[in-house]
Amino acid sequence: MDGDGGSGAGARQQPVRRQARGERRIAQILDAAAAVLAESGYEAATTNKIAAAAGISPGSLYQFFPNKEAIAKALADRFTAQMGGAHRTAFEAADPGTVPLAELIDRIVDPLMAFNLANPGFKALFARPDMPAELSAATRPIQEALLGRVEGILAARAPGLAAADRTRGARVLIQVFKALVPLVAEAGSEDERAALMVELKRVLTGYMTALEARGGARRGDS
Amino acid sequence: MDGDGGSGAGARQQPVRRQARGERRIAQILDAAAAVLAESGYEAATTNKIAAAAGISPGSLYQFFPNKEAIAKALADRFTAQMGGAHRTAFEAADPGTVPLAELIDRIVDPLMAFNLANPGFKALFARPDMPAELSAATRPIQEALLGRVEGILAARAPGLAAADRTRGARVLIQVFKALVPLVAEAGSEDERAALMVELKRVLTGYMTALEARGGARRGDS
DNA sequence: GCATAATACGAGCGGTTACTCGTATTTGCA
DNA sequence: TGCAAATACGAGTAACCGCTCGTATTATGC
Repeated sequence: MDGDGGSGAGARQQPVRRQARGERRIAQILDAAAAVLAESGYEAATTNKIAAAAGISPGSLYQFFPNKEAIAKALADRFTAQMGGAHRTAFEAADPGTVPLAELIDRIVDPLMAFNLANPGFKALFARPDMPAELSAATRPIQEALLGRVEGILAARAPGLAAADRTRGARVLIQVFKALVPLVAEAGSEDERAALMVELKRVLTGYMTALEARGGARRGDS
Repeated sequence: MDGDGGSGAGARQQPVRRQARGERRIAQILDAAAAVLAESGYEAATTNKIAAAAGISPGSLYQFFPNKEAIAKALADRFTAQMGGAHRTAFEAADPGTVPLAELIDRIVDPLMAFNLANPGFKALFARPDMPAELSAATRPIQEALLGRVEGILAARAPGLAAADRTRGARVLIQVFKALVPLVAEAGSEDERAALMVELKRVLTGYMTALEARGGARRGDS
Protein backbone atom coordinates (compact mmCIF):
# COMPACT_ATOMS: atom_id res chain seq x y z
CA MET A 1 0.00 0.00 0.00
CA ASP A 2 1.41 3.31 -1.06
CA GLY A 3 -1.13 5.80 0.25
CA ASP A 4 0.65 7.59 3.04
CA GLY A 5 -2.42 7.44 5.23
CA GLY A 6 -1.15 9.89 7.79
CA SER A 7 -3.35 12.75 8.86
CA GLY A 8 -0.88 15.30 10.08
CA ALA A 9 2.22 13.98 8.37
CA GLY A 10 2.67 14.86 4.72
CA ALA A 11 6.28 16.02 4.29
CA ARG A 12 6.62 14.40 0.86
CA GLN A 13 4.33 12.79 -1.69
CA GLN A 14 2.22 15.56 -3.23
CA PRO A 15 4.40 18.64 -2.86
CA VAL A 16 2.99 20.53 0.11
CA ARG A 17 3.15 24.24 -0.55
CA ARG A 18 5.91 25.13 1.85
CA GLN A 19 5.74 28.42 3.68
CA ALA A 20 8.74 30.54 4.61
CA ARG A 21 8.19 29.47 8.20
CA GLY A 22 8.50 25.86 7.10
CA GLU A 23 11.76 26.46 5.28
CA ARG A 24 13.17 28.08 8.38
CA ARG A 25 12.05 25.11 10.50
CA ILE A 26 13.71 22.69 8.14
CA ALA A 27 16.97 24.58 8.43
CA GLN A 28 16.60 24.57 12.22
CA ILE A 29 15.96 20.85 12.25
CA LEU A 30 18.97 20.15 10.07
CA ASP A 31 21.17 22.29 12.29
CA ALA A 32 19.90 20.44 15.35
CA ALA A 33 20.39 17.08 13.66
CA ALA A 34 23.98 17.95 12.79
CA ALA A 35 24.67 18.96 16.38
CA VAL A 36 23.06 15.87 17.91
CA LEU A 37 24.69 13.59 15.36
CA ALA A 38 28.08 15.10 16.04
CA GLU A 39 28.01 14.23 19.70
CA SER A 40 25.90 11.09 19.72
CA GLY A 41 26.47 9.24 16.46
CA TYR A 42 23.70 8.04 14.20
CA GLU A 43 22.14 5.35 16.40
CA ALA A 44 22.01 7.40 19.59
CA ALA A 45 20.69 10.47 17.79
CA THR A 46 17.01 9.93 18.61
CA THR A 47 14.36 11.85 16.74
CA ASN A 48 13.00 13.24 20.00
CA LYS A 49 16.47 14.53 20.88
CA ILE A 50 16.74 16.22 17.51
CA ALA A 51 13.29 17.75 17.93
CA ALA A 52 14.17 19.01 21.39
CA ALA A 53 17.46 20.46 20.14
CA ALA A 54 15.55 22.25 17.40
CA GLY A 55 13.11 23.56 19.99
CA ILE A 56 10.04 21.86 18.51
CA SER A 57 7.81 18.90 19.32
CA PRO A 58 8.31 15.41 17.82
CA GLY A 59 5.08 15.88 15.90
CA SER A 60 6.33 19.05 14.27
CA LEU A 61 9.51 17.31 13.20
CA TYR A 62 7.43 14.76 11.31
CA GLN A 63 5.58 17.52 9.47
CA PHE A 64 8.74 17.98 7.44
CA PHE A 65 10.40 14.59 7.33
CA PRO A 66 8.68 11.23 6.91
CA ASN A 67 11.26 9.39 9.02
CA LYS A 68 14.64 9.57 10.69
CA GLU A 69 16.45 8.37 7.62
CA ALA A 70 15.03 11.27 5.58
CA ILE A 71 16.48 13.72 8.08
CA ALA A 72 19.90 12.14 7.70
CA LYS A 73 19.56 12.12 3.94
CA ALA A 74 18.56 15.79 3.83
CA LEU A 75 21.48 16.65 6.07
CA ALA A 76 23.79 14.59 3.89
CA ASP A 77 22.51 16.48 0.86
CA ARG A 78 23.18 19.80 2.54
CA PHE A 79 26.68 18.67 3.48
CA THR A 80 27.19 17.47 -0.06
CA ALA A 81 26.29 20.89 -1.42
CA GLN A 82 28.62 22.70 0.99
CA MET A 83 31.36 20.16 0.50
CA GLY A 84 30.91 20.44 -3.23
CA GLY A 85 31.90 24.07 -2.99
CA ALA A 86 34.85 23.25 -0.78
CA HIS A 87 35.92 20.54 -3.23
CA ARG A 88 35.81 22.84 -6.17
CA THR A 89 37.91 25.53 -4.54
CA ALA A 90 40.27 22.89 -3.15
CA PHE A 91 40.82 20.93 -6.31
CA GLU A 92 40.64 23.66 -8.91
CA ALA A 93 42.96 26.03 -7.14
CA ALA A 94 45.92 25.05 -9.27
CA ASP A 95 46.81 22.93 -12.22
CA PRO A 96 47.45 19.53 -10.63
CA GLY A 97 49.87 18.58 -13.38
CA THR A 98 52.42 21.34 -12.90
CA VAL A 99 52.21 22.66 -9.36
CA PRO A 100 54.78 21.29 -6.87
CA LEU A 101 53.51 18.29 -4.92
CA ALA A 102 53.85 19.90 -1.51
CA GLU A 103 51.84 22.90 -2.60
CA LEU A 104 49.18 20.75 -4.24
CA ILE A 105 48.71 18.75 -1.06
CA ASP A 106 48.53 21.91 1.03
CA ARG A 107 45.87 23.36 -1.21
CA ILE A 108 43.71 20.27 -1.04
CA VAL A 109 44.26 18.93 2.46
CA ASP A 110 43.93 22.22 4.33
CA PRO A 111 40.42 23.20 3.21
CA LEU A 112 39.19 19.62 3.34
CA MET A 113 40.41 19.20 6.88
CA ALA A 114 39.01 22.61 7.81
CA PHE A 115 35.62 21.52 6.55
CA ASN A 116 35.78 18.31 8.53
CA LEU A 117 36.74 20.13 11.70
CA ALA A 118 34.11 22.82 11.22
CA ASN A 119 31.35 20.25 10.69
CA PRO A 120 31.72 17.55 13.32
CA GLY A 121 28.41 15.99 12.25
CA PHE A 122 29.85 15.39 8.82
CA LYS A 123 31.97 12.38 9.57
CA ALA A 124 29.26 10.85 11.77
CA LEU A 125 27.23 10.71 8.61
CA PHE A 126 29.85 9.93 5.97
CA ALA A 127 32.49 7.91 7.73
CA ARG A 128 30.34 5.21 9.30
CA PRO A 129 30.41 1.81 7.64
CA ASP A 130 27.15 0.61 9.22
CA MET A 131 24.29 2.76 8.11
CA PRO A 132 20.98 1.97 6.40
CA ALA A 133 21.14 1.27 2.68
CA GLU A 134 19.23 4.36 1.61
CA LEU A 135 21.53 6.43 3.77
CA SER A 136 24.74 5.22 2.27
CA ALA A 137 23.12 5.82 -1.10
CA ALA A 138 22.78 9.46 -0.11
CA THR A 139 26.43 9.66 0.83
CA ARG A 140 27.66 7.88 -2.27
CA PRO A 141 27.59 10.88 -4.63
CA ILE A 142 30.03 12.86 -2.55
CA GLN A 143 32.26 9.83 -2.04
CA GLU A 144 32.43 9.24 -5.76
CA ALA A 145 32.95 12.90 -6.54
CA LEU A 146 35.95 12.90 -4.23
CA LEU A 147 37.25 9.68 -5.74
CA GLY A 148 36.91 11.16 -9.24
CA ARG A 149 38.81 14.29 -8.32
CA VAL A 150 41.69 12.40 -6.74
CA GLU A 151 41.79 10.08 -9.75
CA GLY A 152 41.98 13.18 -11.92
CA ILE A 153 45.01 14.37 -10.04
CA LEU A 154 46.67 10.98 -10.38
CA ALA A 155 45.90 10.96 -14.10
CA ALA A 156 47.69 14.30 -14.40
CA ARG A 157 50.68 13.47 -12.23
CA ALA A 158 51.14 9.76 -12.91
CA PRO A 159 49.89 9.33 -16.48
CA GLY A 160 51.59 5.98 -16.86
CA LEU A 161 49.39 4.39 -14.22
CA ALA A 162 46.81 1.89 -15.41
CA ALA A 163 43.19 2.80 -14.68
CA ALA A 164 42.82 0.12 -12.00
CA ASP A 165 46.00 1.26 -10.29
CA ARG A 166 44.82 4.84 -10.42
CA THR A 167 41.50 4.00 -8.80
CA ARG A 168 43.18 1.89 -6.15
CA GLY A 169 45.71 4.61 -5.41
CA ALA A 170 42.97 7.22 -5.10
CA ARG A 171 41.04 4.97 -2.73
CA VAL A 172 44.11 4.51 -0.58
CA LEU A 173 44.80 8.26 -0.46
CA ILE A 174 41.22 9.02 0.55
CA GLN A 175 41.19 6.30 3.18
CA VAL A 176 44.42 7.59 4.68
CA PHE A 177 43.00 11.09 4.86
CA LYS A 178 39.79 9.91 6.49
CA ALA A 179 41.72 7.82 8.99
CA LEU A 180 43.67 10.81 10.22
CA VAL A 181 40.69 13.15 10.50
CA PRO A 182 39.65 11.84 13.92
CA LEU A 183 43.23 12.01 15.16
CA VAL A 184 43.47 15.64 14.12
CA ALA A 185 40.00 16.42 15.44
CA GLU A 186 40.75 15.00 18.86
CA ALA A 187 44.17 16.56 19.17
CA GLY A 188 44.75 17.92 22.64
CA SER A 189 46.25 21.22 21.62
CA GLU A 190 46.68 23.44 18.61
CA ASP A 191 50.33 22.52 18.47
CA GLU A 192 49.53 18.82 18.42
CA ARG A 193 46.94 19.43 15.75
CA ALA A 194 49.42 21.28 13.58
CA ALA A 195 52.01 18.55 14.11
CA LEU A 196 49.50 15.89 13.08
CA MET A 197 48.65 17.86 9.95
CA VAL A 198 52.36 17.83 9.09
CA GLU A 199 52.46 14.06 9.57
CA LEU A 200 49.31 13.57 7.49
CA LYS A 201 50.89 15.52 4.66
CA ARG A 202 54.08 13.52 5.04
CA VAL A 203 52.14 10.29 4.58
CA LEU A 204 50.30 11.59 1.56
CA THR A 205 53.45 13.07 0.07
CA GLY A 206 55.35 9.84 0.51
CA TYR A 207 52.68 7.74 -1.14
CA MET A 208 52.06 10.24 -3.94
CA THR A 209 55.78 10.27 -4.66
CA ALA A 210 55.76 6.50 -4.94
CA LEU A 211 52.79 6.63 -7.32
CA GLU A 212 54.46 9.28 -9.46
CA ALA A 213 57.64 7.25 -9.64
CA ARG A 214 55.67 4.24 -10.85
CA GLY A 215 53.40 6.14 -13.20
CA GLY A 216 55.72 8.84 -14.44
CA ALA A 217 57.12 6.60 -17.17
CA ARG A 218 54.87 4.97 -19.71
CA ARG A 219 55.07 1.47 -18.32
CA GLY A 220 52.71 0.74 -15.42
CA ASP A 221 54.28 -2.31 -13.92
CA SER A 222 55.98 -3.24 -10.71
CA MET B 1 22.19 -2.13 46.52
CA ASP B 2 24.89 -4.60 45.70
CA GLY B 3 23.23 -7.94 46.25
CA ASP B 4 22.73 -9.34 42.77
CA GLY B 5 19.22 -10.47 43.66
CA GLY B 6 18.74 -12.66 40.63
CA SER B 7 17.42 -16.15 41.05
CA GLY B 8 18.71 -17.90 37.99
CA ALA B 9 21.42 -15.46 37.03
CA GLY B 10 24.68 -15.75 38.84
CA ALA B 11 27.43 -15.63 36.25
CA ARG B 12 29.80 -13.68 38.53
CA GLN B 13 29.96 -12.67 42.20
CA GLN B 14 30.66 -15.78 44.23
CA PRO B 15 32.52 -18.00 41.80
CA VAL B 16 29.96 -20.50 40.57
CA ARG B 17 31.56 -23.87 40.16
CA ARG B 18 31.59 -24.08 36.39
CA GLN B 19 31.03 -27.41 34.73
CA ALA B 20 32.67 -28.54 31.51
CA ARG B 21 29.33 -28.08 29.80
CA GLY B 22 29.30 -24.46 30.90
CA GLU B 23 32.77 -23.81 29.55
CA ARG B 24 31.69 -25.18 26.20
CA ARG B 25 28.59 -22.99 26.24
CA ILE B 26 30.68 -19.93 26.97
CA ALA B 27 32.89 -20.68 23.99
CA GLN B 28 29.78 -21.18 21.84
CA ILE B 29 28.34 -17.87 22.98
CA LEU B 30 31.59 -16.06 22.28
CA ASP B 31 31.77 -17.59 18.81
CA ALA B 32 28.18 -16.56 18.14
CA ALA B 33 28.82 -13.07 19.48
CA ALA B 34 31.82 -12.66 17.19
CA ALA B 35 29.76 -13.73 14.19
CA VAL B 36 26.79 -11.49 14.97
CA LEU B 37 29.07 -8.59 15.82
CA ALA B 38 30.94 -9.01 12.57
CA GLU B 39 27.88 -8.57 10.43
CA SER B 40 25.75 -6.26 12.58
CA GLY B 41 28.05 -4.01 14.56
CA TYR B 42 27.84 -3.55 18.30
CA GLU B 43 24.49 -1.75 18.59
CA ALA B 44 22.57 -4.03 16.23
CA ALA B 45 24.03 -7.16 17.81
CA THR B 46 21.12 -7.89 20.15
CA THR B 47 21.52 -10.35 22.96
CA ASN B 48 18.60 -12.39 21.63
CA LYS B 49 20.32 -12.61 18.24
CA ILE B 50 23.51 -13.79 19.88
CA ALA B 51 21.61 -16.37 21.91
CA ALA B 52 19.81 -17.60 18.79
CA ALA B 53 23.11 -17.80 16.89
CA ALA B 54 24.56 -19.84 19.74
CA GLY B 55 21.51 -22.12 19.65
CA ILE B 56 20.40 -21.34 23.17
CA SER B 57 17.67 -19.33 24.88
CA PRO B 58 18.12 -15.74 26.12
CA GLY B 59 17.83 -17.02 29.66
CA SER B 60 20.69 -19.47 29.18
CA LEU B 61 22.87 -16.71 27.83
CA TYR B 62 22.41 -14.79 31.06
CA GLN B 63 23.48 -17.81 33.09
CA PHE B 64 27.02 -17.02 31.97
CA PHE B 65 27.12 -13.29 31.42
CA PRO B 66 25.50 -10.63 33.62
CA ASN B 67 24.88 -8.30 30.68
CA LYS B 68 25.64 -7.55 27.06
CA GLU B 69 28.71 -5.53 27.89
CA ALA B 70 30.23 -8.48 29.71
CA ILE B 71 29.86 -10.59 26.58
CA ALA B 72 31.69 -7.98 24.55
CA LYS B 73 34.35 -7.67 27.24
CA ALA B 74 34.89 -11.42 27.38
CA LEU B 75 35.13 -11.53 23.60
CA ALA B 76 37.56 -8.63 23.65
CA ASP B 77 39.64 -10.49 26.22
CA ARG B 78 39.69 -13.59 24.05
CA PHE B 79 40.70 -11.51 21.05
CA THR B 80 43.35 -9.81 23.13
CA ALA B 81 44.84 -13.14 24.11
CA GLN B 82 44.90 -14.43 20.54
CA MET B 83 46.13 -11.12 19.21
CA GLY B 84 48.78 -11.03 21.87
CA GLY B 85 50.25 -14.18 20.39
CA ALA B 86 50.05 -12.77 16.90
CA HIS B 87 51.72 -9.60 18.10
CA ARG B 88 54.57 -11.42 19.70
CA THR B 89 55.34 -13.50 16.64
CA ALA B 90 54.88 -10.46 14.42
CA PHE B 91 57.01 -8.03 16.35
CA GLU B 92 59.66 -10.31 17.73
CA ALA B 93 60.40 -12.14 14.51
CA ALA B 94 63.44 -10.02 13.78
CA ASP B 95 65.58 -7.33 15.31
CA PRO B 96 63.77 -4.16 14.30
CA GLY B 97 66.97 -2.15 14.34
CA THR B 98 68.90 -4.10 11.72
CA VAL B 99 66.47 -5.89 9.44
CA PRO B 100 65.72 -4.19 6.09
CA LEU B 101 62.62 -1.99 6.24
CA ALA B 102 60.69 -3.89 3.58
CA GLU B 103 61.22 -7.17 5.36
CA LEU B 104 60.30 -5.69 8.73
CA ILE B 105 57.03 -4.38 7.34
CA ASP B 106 56.27 -7.71 5.69
CA ARG B 107 56.82 -9.56 8.93
CA ILE B 108 54.53 -7.29 10.88
CA VAL B 109 51.82 -6.36 8.42
CA ASP B 110 51.15 -9.81 7.00
CA PRO B 111 50.23 -11.63 10.22
CA LEU B 112 48.38 -8.61 11.59
CA MET B 113 46.27 -8.33 8.46
CA ALA B 114 45.72 -12.09 8.43
CA PHE B 115 44.39 -11.90 11.96
CA ASN B 116 42.05 -9.06 11.04
CA LEU B 117 40.74 -10.92 8.02
CA ALA B 118 40.31 -14.17 9.91
CA ASN B 119 38.38 -12.47 12.73
CA PRO B 120 35.84 -10.11 11.18
CA GLY B 121 34.27 -9.46 14.58
CA PHE B 122 37.55 -8.06 15.82
CA LYS B 123 37.37 -4.67 14.21
CA ALA B 124 33.69 -4.28 15.11
CA LEU B 125 34.88 -4.43 18.70
CA PHE B 126 38.18 -2.58 18.54
CA ALA B 127 37.78 -0.03 15.78
CA ARG B 128 34.55 1.63 16.90
CA PRO B 129 34.88 4.98 18.60
CA ASP B 130 31.41 4.92 20.20
CA MET B 131 31.19 2.15 22.74
CA PRO B 132 30.41 2.05 26.46
CA ALA B 133 33.15 3.21 28.79
CA GLU B 134 33.79 -0.18 30.36
CA LEU B 135 34.04 -1.69 26.91
CA SER B 136 36.64 0.69 25.59
CA ALA B 137 38.51 0.07 28.84
CA ALA B 138 38.61 -3.59 27.81
CA THR B 139 40.00 -2.74 24.41
CA ARG B 140 42.56 -0.26 25.70
CA PRO B 141 45.22 -2.78 26.76
CA ILE B 142 45.62 -4.17 23.29
CA GLN B 143 45.57 -0.71 21.73
CA GLU B 144 48.34 0.42 24.04
CA ALA B 145 50.31 -2.76 23.58
CA LEU B 146 50.27 -2.19 19.85
CA LEU B 147 51.23 1.45 20.29
CA GLY B 148 54.11 0.44 22.56
CA ARG B 149 55.45 -2.09 20.08
CA VAL B 150 55.36 0.34 17.19
CA GLU B 151 57.01 2.97 19.35
CA GLY B 152 59.67 0.42 20.16
CA ILE B 153 60.37 -0.07 16.49
CA LEU B 154 60.59 3.66 15.94
CA ALA B 155 62.95 3.97 18.88
CA ALA B 156 65.20 1.39 17.25
CA ARG B 157 65.07 2.74 13.73
CA ALA B 158 64.77 6.48 14.34
CA PRO B 159 66.61 7.01 17.62
CA GLY B 160 66.90 10.75 17.06
CA LEU B 161 63.15 11.25 17.25
CA ALA B 162 61.81 13.01 20.33
CA ALA B 163 59.40 11.00 22.47
CA ALA B 164 56.38 13.04 21.42
CA ASP B 165 57.28 12.66 17.75
CA ARG B 166 57.75 8.94 18.23
CA THR B 167 54.33 8.52 19.82
CA ARG B 168 52.70 10.64 17.16
CA GLY B 169 54.40 8.72 14.39
CA ALA B 170 53.35 5.39 15.89
CA ARG B 171 49.77 6.61 16.16
CA VAL B 172 49.79 7.65 12.53
CA LEU B 173 51.21 4.31 11.41
CA ILE B 174 48.58 2.38 13.36
CA GLN B 175 45.78 4.57 12.09
CA VAL B 176 46.90 4.10 8.51
CA PHE B 177 46.95 0.35 8.95
CA LYS B 178 43.51 0.31 10.52
CA ALA B 179 42.13 2.52 7.76
CA LEU B 180 43.21 0.08 5.08
CA VAL B 181 41.94 -3.04 6.82
CA PRO B 182 38.34 -2.57 5.59
CA LEU B 183 39.56 -1.86 2.07
CA VAL B 184 41.54 -5.09 2.04
CA ALA B 185 38.71 -7.01 3.72
CA GLU B 186 36.16 -5.91 1.15
CA ALA B 187 38.40 -6.43 -1.84
CA GLY B 188 36.49 -8.04 -4.69
CA SER B 189 39.13 -10.58 -5.63
CA GLU B 190 42.28 -12.17 -4.35
CA ASP B 191 44.28 -10.18 -6.90
CA GLU B 192 42.77 -6.93 -5.72
CA ARG B 193 43.44 -7.89 -2.14
CA ALA B 194 47.07 -8.61 -2.90
CA ALA B 195 47.39 -5.35 -4.81
CA LEU B 196 45.94 -3.42 -1.88
CA MET B 197 48.37 -5.10 0.46
CA VAL B 198 51.18 -3.86 -1.76
CA GLU B 199 49.79 -0.34 -1.61
CA LEU B 200 49.38 -0.50 2.15
CA LYS B 201 53.00 -1.49 2.51
CA ARG B 202 54.00 1.28 0.14
CA VAL B 203 52.26 3.83 2.34
CA LEU B 204 53.87 2.47 5.49
CA THR B 205 57.28 2.22 3.85
CA GLY B 206 57.09 5.78 2.58
CA TYR B 207 56.17 7.19 5.95
CA MET B 208 58.66 5.04 7.85
CA THR B 209 61.39 6.22 5.51
CA ALA B 210 60.48 9.82 6.24
CA LEU B 211 60.59 9.15 9.99
CA GLU B 212 63.95 7.42 9.71
CA ALA B 213 65.34 10.32 7.71
CA ARG B 214 64.23 12.76 10.39
CA GLY B 215 65.23 10.63 13.33
CA GLY B 216 68.33 8.96 11.99
CA ALA B 217 70.54 11.86 13.07
CA ARG B 218 70.71 12.95 16.68
CA ARG B 219 68.73 16.18 16.25
CA GLY B 220 64.94 15.75 16.35
CA ASP B 221 63.81 18.91 14.64
CA SER B 222 62.02 19.81 11.43
C1' DG C 1 20.43 -43.41 44.78
C1' DC C 2 19.78 -39.00 46.30
C1' DA C 3 20.35 -34.13 47.50
C1' DT C 4 22.33 -30.12 45.64
C1' DA C 5 23.97 -27.21 42.36
C1' DA C 6 24.57 -26.01 37.54
C1' DT C 7 22.40 -25.59 33.26
C1' DA C 8 18.30 -24.69 30.27
C1' DC C 9 14.12 -22.66 29.00
C1' DG C 10 10.97 -18.88 27.11
C1' DA C 11 7.18 -15.91 28.15
C1' DG C 12 7.22 -11.59 29.79
C1' DC C 13 8.74 -7.05 32.26
C1' DG C 14 10.14 -2.25 32.24
C1' DG C 15 12.17 1.01 29.34
C1' DT C 16 13.20 3.27 25.00
C1' DT C 17 12.55 4.02 20.13
C1' DA C 18 10.56 5.80 15.80
C1' DC C 19 6.53 7.47 14.69
C1' DT C 20 1.06 8.76 14.84
C1' DC C 21 -3.18 11.20 15.57
C1' DG C 22 -6.66 14.26 17.09
C1' DT C 23 -6.67 18.80 17.79
C1' DA C 24 -5.29 23.72 18.31
C1' DT C 25 -3.02 27.68 16.25
C1' DT C 26 -0.99 30.51 12.58
C1' DT C 27 -0.45 31.89 7.84
C1' DG C 28 -1.52 33.10 2.97
C1' DC C 29 -4.86 34.53 -0.05
C1' DA C 30 -9.39 36.16 -1.70
C1' DT D 1 -12.79 39.25 7.30
C1' DG D 2 -13.08 34.49 6.41
C1' DC D 3 -11.43 30.09 5.19
C1' DA D 4 -8.42 26.40 3.66
C1' DA D 5 -3.91 24.92 4.11
C1' DA D 6 0.28 24.77 6.63
C1' DT D 7 2.32 24.51 10.98
C1' DA D 8 2.42 23.08 15.90
C1' DC D 9 1.61 20.26 19.72
C1' DG D 10 2.50 16.14 22.92
C1' DA D 11 0.42 12.17 24.89
C1' DG D 12 0.01 7.82 22.99
C1' DT D 13 1.19 3.30 20.16
C1' DA D 14 3.44 -0.75 18.47
C1' DA D 15 7.74 -2.79 18.26
C1' DC D 16 11.91 -3.94 20.03
C1' DC D 17 15.61 -3.70 23.38
C1' DG D 18 18.28 -5.83 27.44
C1' DC D 19 17.23 -8.58 30.90
C1' DT D 20 14.37 -11.49 34.67
C1' DC D 21 12.05 -15.23 36.90
C1' DG D 22 9.65 -19.34 37.91
C1' DT D 23 10.33 -23.74 36.60
C1' DA D 24 12.12 -28.00 34.33
C1' DT D 25 16.17 -30.79 33.26
C1' DT D 26 20.84 -32.56 33.81
C1' DA D 27 25.28 -33.28 36.02
C1' DT D 28 28.20 -33.85 40.34
C1' DG D 29 29.54 -35.39 45.10
C1' DC D 30 28.76 -38.53 48.66
